Amino acid sequence: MKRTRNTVQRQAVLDAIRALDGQHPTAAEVFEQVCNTPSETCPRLSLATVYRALDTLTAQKQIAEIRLGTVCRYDAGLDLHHHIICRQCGTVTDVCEDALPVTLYRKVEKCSGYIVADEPIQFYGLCPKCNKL
Amino acid sequence: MKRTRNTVQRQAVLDAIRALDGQHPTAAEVFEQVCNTPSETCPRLSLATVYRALDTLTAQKQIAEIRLGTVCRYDAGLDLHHHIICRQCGTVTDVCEDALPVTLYRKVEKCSGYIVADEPIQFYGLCPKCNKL
DNA sequence: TTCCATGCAAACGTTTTGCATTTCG
DNA sequence: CGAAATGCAAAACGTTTGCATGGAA
Repeated sequence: MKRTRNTVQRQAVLDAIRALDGQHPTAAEVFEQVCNTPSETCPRLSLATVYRALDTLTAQKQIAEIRLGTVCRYDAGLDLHHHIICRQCGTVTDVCEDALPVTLYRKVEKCSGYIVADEPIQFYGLCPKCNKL
Repeated sequence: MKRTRNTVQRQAVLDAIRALDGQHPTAAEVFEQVCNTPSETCPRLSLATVYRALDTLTAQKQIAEIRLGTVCRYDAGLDLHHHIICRQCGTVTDVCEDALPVTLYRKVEKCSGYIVADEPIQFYGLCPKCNKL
């Protein structure tokens, strides 16, 4: 693990993700959140810095990355849980983990040849809001 | 459903996806496949046309779209099955459906409030090839 | 003093769009 | 003929990178 330095920018990014807990923000949303906090700690923050901070924090396991193909969202929750993504609006919602049989991973590993350990599962569906439209 | 016309380009795209069955090609890979077929039916095919053909075929349910965030891959198989995606190389592999308890969808629907009917599940893991590296 | 981190701008890969032209029905 | 589809180029989008500068340890 490479040694890192503490910076106001990275701390602000971490704070922002925690402030947005449960919302699984994108990099752009984290950027917005930092810029809109009253205490202007990062007057000149750049999006590139946000991306780099997110990478570092993920590598340090201080946050979790939710990969949606090439697009990423981020999660302040570090316990293993799963996600369901709305096909329509892209919202990511946590799935309570007790809904999933423990043996499922082993079954999937056996029939795919992949190693699935500790990787969150992604469900797709229609969120309540989009379902009403 | 909007009425569509038959064109050599769209047919070539459909043929290409079927030829690549099991490989879950991207739009670019479909494009390559069409351009490299011996029978040069589409001398001047453009990527934009491939994207439009893929959209149309998906709307007609002649193929299935595998959404990976903003990136898409396409599937000639129309039966309900799930996918596992390699964290490392992005390869998409089918998961045999009998590995998944039927009640799982109902459980996930209940605890998330989403409608999950007929939506493929995405697992993430390490594929056998990347696991050996 | 070192070298990691930053800001900026430019580059990147994938997908979408505008528009004139072609072609199916 | 009219509507849909095409090819091309440019734009859009999220993300990454090169580089000179700044700042933590």
